[in-house]
Amino acid sequence: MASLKDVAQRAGVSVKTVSNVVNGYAYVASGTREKVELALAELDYRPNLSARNLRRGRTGVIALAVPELDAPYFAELARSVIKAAAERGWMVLIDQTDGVAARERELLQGVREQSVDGLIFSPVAIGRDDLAARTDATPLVLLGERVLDGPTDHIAVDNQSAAREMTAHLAGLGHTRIGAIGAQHRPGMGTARLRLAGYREGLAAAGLPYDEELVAPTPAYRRADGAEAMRRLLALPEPPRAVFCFNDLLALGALRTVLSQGLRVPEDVAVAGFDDIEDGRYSTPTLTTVSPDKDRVAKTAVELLDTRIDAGRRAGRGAAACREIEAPYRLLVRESTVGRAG
Amino acid sequence: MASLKDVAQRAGVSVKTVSNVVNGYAYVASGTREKVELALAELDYRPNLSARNLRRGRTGVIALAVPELDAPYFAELARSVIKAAAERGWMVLIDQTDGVAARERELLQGVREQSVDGLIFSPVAIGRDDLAARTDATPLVLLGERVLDGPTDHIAVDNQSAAREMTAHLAGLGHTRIGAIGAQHRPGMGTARLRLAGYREGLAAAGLPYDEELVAPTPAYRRADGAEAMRRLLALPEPPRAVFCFNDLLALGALRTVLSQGLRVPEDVAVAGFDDIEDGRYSTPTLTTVSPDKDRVAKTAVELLDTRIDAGRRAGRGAAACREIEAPYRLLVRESTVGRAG
DNA sequence: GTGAAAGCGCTAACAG
DNA sequence: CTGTTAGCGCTTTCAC
Repeated sequence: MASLKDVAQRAGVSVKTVSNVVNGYAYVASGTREKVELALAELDYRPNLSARNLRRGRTGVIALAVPELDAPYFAELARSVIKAAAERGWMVLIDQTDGVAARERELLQGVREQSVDGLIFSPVAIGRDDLAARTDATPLVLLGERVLDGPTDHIAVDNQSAAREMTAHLAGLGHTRIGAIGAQHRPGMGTARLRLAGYREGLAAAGLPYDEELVAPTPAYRRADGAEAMRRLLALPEPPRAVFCFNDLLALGALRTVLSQGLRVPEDVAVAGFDDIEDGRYSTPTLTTVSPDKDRVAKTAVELLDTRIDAGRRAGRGAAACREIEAPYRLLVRESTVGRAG
Repeated sequence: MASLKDVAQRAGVSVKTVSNVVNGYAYVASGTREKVELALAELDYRPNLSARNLRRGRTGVIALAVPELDAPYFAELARSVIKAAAERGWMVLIDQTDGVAARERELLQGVREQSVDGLIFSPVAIGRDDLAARTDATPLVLLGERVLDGPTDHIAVDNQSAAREMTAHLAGLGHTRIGAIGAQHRPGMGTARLRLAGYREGLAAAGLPYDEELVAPTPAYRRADGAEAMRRLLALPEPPRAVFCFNDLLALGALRTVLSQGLRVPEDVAVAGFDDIEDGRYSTPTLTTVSPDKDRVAKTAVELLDTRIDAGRRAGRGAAACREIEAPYRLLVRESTVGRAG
């Protein structure tokens, strides 16, 4: 593998000149440039990134940390993040936390500090205090969880208002017994808390009582959890006629339970989700859901990180103010709440 | 950020000694070791990975290149690969090719050479010649595509025999008009070719004629493509009563089309897929499919890469023989071909 | 057992 | 415009 020195020797110039050409420095005599470019090509020169990184103090890599890549929401998000990062010349390293608090904490404490220039992180198990106790100085952008007063950039949809709107949609269809699937008892999980709060607001706005019996907590957010929770709700003496699931996977699991019991959706039970994953656009019936603008979230996250990395490089430290950005969302009404007609 | 030198100064020893301690070198006097460990802790020392990488000539990172991360099969695979890699102390960088030949070729030509120690690659658009023309020496493991005589490690299920078995399953149910969705005209895509070959073998074994009319090519392998292809098949004068889709996403799309035309699955049309993605376990009806052992594929891929990287480090070059490994698969018969009873 | 010193390949002052 | 040179932080002979 040819080094700068080899190329310099071959072209009969100094290392610096080769470096200048490689890095597109403007003031190089065109004759010299040609010579160098020839040598570069002949030797098939490729810069040693470890050396460059060592010298420049950067890595060209950002990390994306999510609970699990095989949850469609995160897969879709990761796709967009990788794309947005590539457009800015970054490579993306993926970390999976499995929603385990210890692993999430490790990230905050800098396991990746030496390997990446920045971190985009979608936490589920940690809280505000963990964030405050952070020692690592790597630029960080949080996704999805609104950590108030947090000293951190973050971007998310307004979970609470989206949940409220969805509940209002169900109430608007005439439903009076509206269940919820996906409440979480464990700490952290701000998202679940916000969606639950929105659900309660939506009920209140429609003049409906909040009935704890209709709220099914789940251990996680996978299809199996939704299926199981729905079984519990259907076993009630007076089951709900509509359910708002806190994500689409739960909703798809719930859907499966309802249908496999010989009931119809939405005629017997209406089902709504959250995330707008592609599955829900092809399920039968198609799934009513909240659609966050994932491309926007991803793009903004990368931009925020870019800005912050730049700031860190420029100023000494802690310069740029933290930005909290709200991503847009839409309510997508599909068959699972209004049937074929709608 | 503290460097080895800082730690050495503080502990009153040489840089070498600190390095010895950090790297777990055995012959260090216990008193010295304690002093050093104290200094290490006090300064919160963390090795600079760029420097270490430069010196050691490795990065601790492997790349996983897939067409798109939001296709559930690849998301599930990526999850397993990242997990297996983490167990061996590797970080994983993800590249998305979108199935674009130029991007796939770039990878083969070493865009990531300087950034990773090895590459696990699931190609769709390139062929044997591209592989042969490879200049980059980075250890490589191919996934899913059987490139005969290729000078490359690879791991895959036996696509052809799996496809044959699935077709036999459909024929065994008494179907005589069995369609196929997902044939590909473009070069590369060995997987599609193999599955198509298996389908033909399955028909032949059942004494059924091969009818080109029943084979629907698709531009890609997403739900929308399956839905569209199914519409074409259903529009035939004599539509198939069973279809084998070359992956689960196509099958889910096809399912949607069939159901939305008021037909029943499997009574009117039986539908089978390939990949065993989680969606198919919760769709209504649940999806009959070929289930490759993805964990096994991922784990083996990482092992193969590990071995090859080691070999490259040890021997000068081209030492270890190439290994072609066949991953196990199972036929999962579910509702979409045999109904509730099965 | 430990230290001194060279050098991985690159960039960036600083000269000229 | 181009060359010389000093490190970035680490590992690793080679002495002692």
